[in-house]
Order: sequence, then C-alpha cells, then structure tokens
Amino acid sequence: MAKQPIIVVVGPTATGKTALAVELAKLYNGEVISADSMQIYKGMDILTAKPTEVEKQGIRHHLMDFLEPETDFSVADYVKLANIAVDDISSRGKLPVLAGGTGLYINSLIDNIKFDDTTGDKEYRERLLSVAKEKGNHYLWQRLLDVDEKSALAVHENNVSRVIRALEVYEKTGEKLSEYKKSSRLEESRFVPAMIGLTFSDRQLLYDRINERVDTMIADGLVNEAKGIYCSRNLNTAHQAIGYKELIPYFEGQASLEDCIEKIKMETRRYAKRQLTWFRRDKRINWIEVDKYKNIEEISEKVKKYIAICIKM
RNA sequence: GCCUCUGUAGCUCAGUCGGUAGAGCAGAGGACUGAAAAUCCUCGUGUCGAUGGUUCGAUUCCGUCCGGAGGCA
Repeated sequence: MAKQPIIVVVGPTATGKTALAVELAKLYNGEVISADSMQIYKGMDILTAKPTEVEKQGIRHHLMDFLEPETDFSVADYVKLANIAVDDISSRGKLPVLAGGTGLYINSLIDNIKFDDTTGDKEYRERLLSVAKEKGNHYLWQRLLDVDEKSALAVHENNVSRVIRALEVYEKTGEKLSEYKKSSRLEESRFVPAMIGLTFSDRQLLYDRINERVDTMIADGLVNEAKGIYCSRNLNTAHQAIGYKELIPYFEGQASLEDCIEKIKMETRRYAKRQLTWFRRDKRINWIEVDKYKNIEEISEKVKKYIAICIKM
C-alpha cells in the first residue's frame, strides 16, 4: 500500500504556523489537522490563539475545539483520532496538513508509535505521588530501579511524573516501559511527511513577537475568558494552559494583574524555547526564518519547492 | 548646604576581620512514548561606581568626586 503524504508545519508558538497551514491547504486541496494539546478544547479561544472562521478561509480544521475542558486527554487519544482524521481527509481525495506546536503529538503520529488500550490510572498516580512526598523522590525511583533498571537509568529521580508513569506501566501491564517503548516502534510509519519548521533568525525577535501577542490577547479579553474557566473549574489537562494558570494568583488577590501578565509572557517564552529544543533534533525539518520573508505568500512559495521534493503528487 | 545610609552578574541582594567574589530570579543549553502549554536535568568573570592614597597586595581601609535613598534646615 502506498504511503500517505502529509504536510507537517511545526515550530515554536507565535511564528505563524496556523496561517501557513491554511495557505498550504488552499494550495494543495488540503484540510488542516491541529496538533495542539490545548486547541483541542472548546472555549479557550483567545488563550490558545485559535484561528477565527475568517482566518480559516473556509478550510476545514480537524481536532480543534471539540472537547470539554474538563475532559482528560493524552497522546494516545490524539494519535488515534488523528489517524482517523487522516483517513477521512484522504478518502475524500484531499491532502492532510498537520500543524501545531505539540511535538510529542506530532512525532507520535508521523512516526507511528503504537499505544495499547490501557488508560492512565489517576488514583494510582496520586498514591505514588504521596509516596514520593513522604519518603522522597529517591525512594520511589529506587522502586523503579528494582523492576525496570533501564527505564530508571533513563530518567532523573526528581522527574517524579516520569518515574510514576514507568512504575504504572509495569504495574498495569507487567511489561517494562523500556520494553514497551521498543515494541511501540516496530511498525513502519504509514506517512511520507514534508516537514516545515517556522522560526525567527534571532531569538529576540521571537520573544518580541510573543510579548506582543500576549498584549494582544489581553486586549482581546483573555482575562475574562480565563475567569470563565476559573469559575467552572474541574480542569485536568486544560488547567496547564499558559495564560490561564498564571492568572489564578490575580483572581485570588495574591498578585497584581500586571505581574501576572509578565508571568504569562515569561512562561510563553520558555515554552517556545522548549519547543525549539524538541523540534531541533528532528533532521527532517526544513526550517524557514519567517522574518526574512515579506509575507505568507513568499513563505509558501519557498515551501512549495521543498514539498515537491518530499511528496510526489 | 549639613547629617545618615547606599552603589557588587541583566534584576534583587550576600560577602571578603585586606589575598580580584556568590545566592535567588532572569537567561542559555539539553532530555522527552498515555498530564507534554506538562515534567525534569546542566550551566555563574563580573572594569565589585570613578579616581587618588596607605599596603608586597584594595572590591574590602582612608580621602576626594559622581549617582541613588532618607533625615535636618
């Protein structure tokens, strides 16, 4: 069976991935699949910089704006749904354009990582978390060392959530996480990806852009949007969103709005840095420094040549 | 004008009873398979405000000057 071509637009936040994805979808008769762990949720529109109907320009977007913020979500869920979306798009003779900033989701999908049907056990995790609090991180890590040495050596003892996850895998399946990882990569990927990475030639330019964008979000009503979520609460995955959690001290009278906005900017900059670290190691990515182009048309013109090399239409 | 305090890393500040200095934050680099906008690891040279003096040696002590804060007039 022929492999599935897919255009993939990655990069740190605030570089214009959304706009380029729409542009490319228009060019190639495509539909966009969002690869963003926060845009999956309904509401949180300003917070996650979701494209408006105007910005979507009639292009259909998948895996965006479909889950209640109270719902838990994970990579495994994402890969399952994204594969379904790909099949759906391709069955209608269209090209999938994957775009987003959640590196783990993107790589898991295009590298065809296999996940089994077990789900995360919240109670178990909380129990182990309190063990770590009582007896120390090292104690918990030692427990992992006893059952799965390889995984233990691959993770730092202070990275408690990773230690817990590895223990959870062993507990639930009887299999070591290190073994499980190996077997999850056995099947060859079904995709031929054309990967485009958006970035700036200078880190400061990226940071300036981020700071500006946060100011715009505030002007657009971010505080009210966050307050709405804050009042309804019961968030799980969604409570991690930058721009929401930094405003909580303000809602609770612990900090000034100004300080919280600065915090949002800082956390967004750090997030962008982590995204760069993640994507930089993927040598398949063709990087575009967006500040060197006048507009989106120039960028897509440039990118077309690269796509032609990767994907034969 | 006088008195007191103060000037050390991008920021907030320690410190050196005289042998050229260190924390937190910021920042940089990295890891990453079911919470990933999460989680975690590593990384600290800077005319110690300027200038003169004492000294083998001054960021440290003394003088002068410049900047900042407060008090008295």
